[in-house]
Amino acid sequence: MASLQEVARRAKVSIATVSRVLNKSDKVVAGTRAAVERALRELDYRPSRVARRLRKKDGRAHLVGLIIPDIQNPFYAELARGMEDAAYASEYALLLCNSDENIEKERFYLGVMQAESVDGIVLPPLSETDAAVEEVMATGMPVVCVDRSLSRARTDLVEVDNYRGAYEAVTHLLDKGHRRIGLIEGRSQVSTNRERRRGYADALAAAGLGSREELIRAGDFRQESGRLLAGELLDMKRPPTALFVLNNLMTVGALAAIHQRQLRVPQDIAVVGFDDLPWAESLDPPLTVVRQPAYDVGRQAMELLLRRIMEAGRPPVTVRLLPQLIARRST
Amino acid sequence: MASLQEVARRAKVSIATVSRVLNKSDKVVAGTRAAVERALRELDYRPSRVARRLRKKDGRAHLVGLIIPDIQNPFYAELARGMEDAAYASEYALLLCNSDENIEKERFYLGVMQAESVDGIVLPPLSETDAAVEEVMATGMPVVCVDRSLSRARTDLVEVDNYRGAYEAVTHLLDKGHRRIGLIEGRSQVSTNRERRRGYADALAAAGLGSREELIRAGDFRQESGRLLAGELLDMKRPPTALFVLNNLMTVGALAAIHQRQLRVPQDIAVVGFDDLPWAESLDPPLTVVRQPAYDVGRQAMELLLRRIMEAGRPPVTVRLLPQLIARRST
DNA sequence: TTGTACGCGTTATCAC
DNA sequence: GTGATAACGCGTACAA
Repeated sequence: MASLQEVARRAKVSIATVSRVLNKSDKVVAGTRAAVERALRELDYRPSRVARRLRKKDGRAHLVGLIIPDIQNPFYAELARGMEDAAYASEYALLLCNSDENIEKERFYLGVMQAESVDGIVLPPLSETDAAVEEVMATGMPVVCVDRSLSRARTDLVEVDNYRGAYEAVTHLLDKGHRRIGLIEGRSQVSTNRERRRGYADALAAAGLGSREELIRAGDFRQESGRLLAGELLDMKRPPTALFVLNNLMTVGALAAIHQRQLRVPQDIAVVGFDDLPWAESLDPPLTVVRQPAYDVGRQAMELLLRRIMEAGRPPVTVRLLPQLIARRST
Repeated sequence: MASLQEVARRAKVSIATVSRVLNKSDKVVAGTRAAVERALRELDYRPSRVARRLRKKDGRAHLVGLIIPDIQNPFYAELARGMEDAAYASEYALLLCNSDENIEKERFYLGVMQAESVDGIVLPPLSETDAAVEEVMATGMPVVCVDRSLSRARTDLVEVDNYRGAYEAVTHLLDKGHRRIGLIEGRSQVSTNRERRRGYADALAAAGLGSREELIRAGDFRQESGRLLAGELLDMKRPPTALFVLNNLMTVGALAAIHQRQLRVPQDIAVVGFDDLPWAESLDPPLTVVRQPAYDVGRQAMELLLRRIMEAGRPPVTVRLLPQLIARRST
């Protein structure tokens, strides 16, 4: 790898001049510029991002961090994809990490990102009071939250109207005549989960129904917990006639529990899941879902982050995107 | 962020001593060591990975790059997850990028990785003669190939026995009585695709059948091309009675084309796909697939890379993992 | 317009 | 044992 030194030697100028040519500083006469550019080309010079980052404190590392719970979750994969595309468009690279909803892993990766001097970080906080994230923010690191919010700290935030999505899903179920609607929720520390649950409760209340604790089960957003909890609900003496499941993986798990019991959907049990899946159309039956615009969430979060990197003082904004109920054949 | 300087000042020693304490060099007496450690703690010192990387040429960046075609493809998501877990176990971070099967994007990201001085790179090459990758290897950068191989260059490689997987899938179809077996393949420049196609042809030949060109369609590994090409095959005057689809996304697409035409699976048309899906069980019908151990591919590739980083001279090895035919109800 | 020299935070090589 | 000090590759004030 050729360094500035070598280029300068070859072009018979100083490293400062080479640097000026590279940084488009116009204080260099055409002749020398040409010579430098030739040397640059001949040696196939590529600046070291590492050295550059060490020198400049302000944000031009062209590197941003993303911490997500699980890249195998299609929702986060789509979100990451949106981030990636937006980052690539601005020639930023992405340091991507899985937190696994695990505070230790999150802490480790936040440390790595600080030590790497990334320009900024995007993440869905693990809980509304995520101390690790707040500490990082205290150092002045630009942080944008996606999907989930923080209660104490004010950050840029791109979220989906979870309350409304849930409200519409449950209303849809009520319209179909269901009165006993089971709920499978995830971790109650996360803001999205609570919003969705609130939408569920309010939709029931608006129909003159109370939410009944025995129809509610709390899991951890994973497929296996969806399977287990749906099983519990289905095996009740008086099972619900419909299931509302608060994320994609748990919905797939619930479907497995249903198939295992040879139940028909939607005749025996109707199902609505939060989050769409690329193959929801080909599931048995095609699944009714609340679709979140995950790609756009990611894209806009990245754009917000890049703007904040340029303009640190700007007051934080919240972008709220709309989810969409897609009625297929499971309801 | 506290630097070595500040720690040294606080502990009333030189930066060299602090550095020795950090790097577990035992040439430091207990008393000073304690003082330094206290200063370290009080200032919450964290070394700058950037400065460290600039100084040390040999592999302790604790950063590796991964370039994959598409993080939204469950196969690559699982592979990335395996890599991530193995990397995390050794406290390495991952620079993750999507190439989109696009040589320009791959080239851009390879450049970023070199400029970041990553310790090594893992990727499935875009083609068997991927010049961009070969150039990077020429600089001495450790490279491990996954999934796909390179024809000219010798690298560590973790792959799956694609030939055998395809052979078994087609044999399974033959056993079920099928004689007209359609093939939907991907890009023929990639080694895995060619191996799978060879397995298809050989299995047919072993049964005394030739592979018939009119039953073969070439796509690009994407869902949409699976849908289109399956449509073409299904709309033939004399359509095939079974479909073998060479990757997961195209299989989902093919399923959509089948459902759109109201055909029954497997009565009207049987389907086997390459690559398992976490929800294959819940598809309509549960899908018969050739399962690749993607997580293990990723994990082993990362382990190979980390070993190569430590021991550059080691002769390249090839690890070949076995795929597994999982017969569900689509055949 | 161009060159010299310093600093960014480390690691490593010398002296002492 | 410990402390100066020279790199690493780059950007930039300042001098020429």
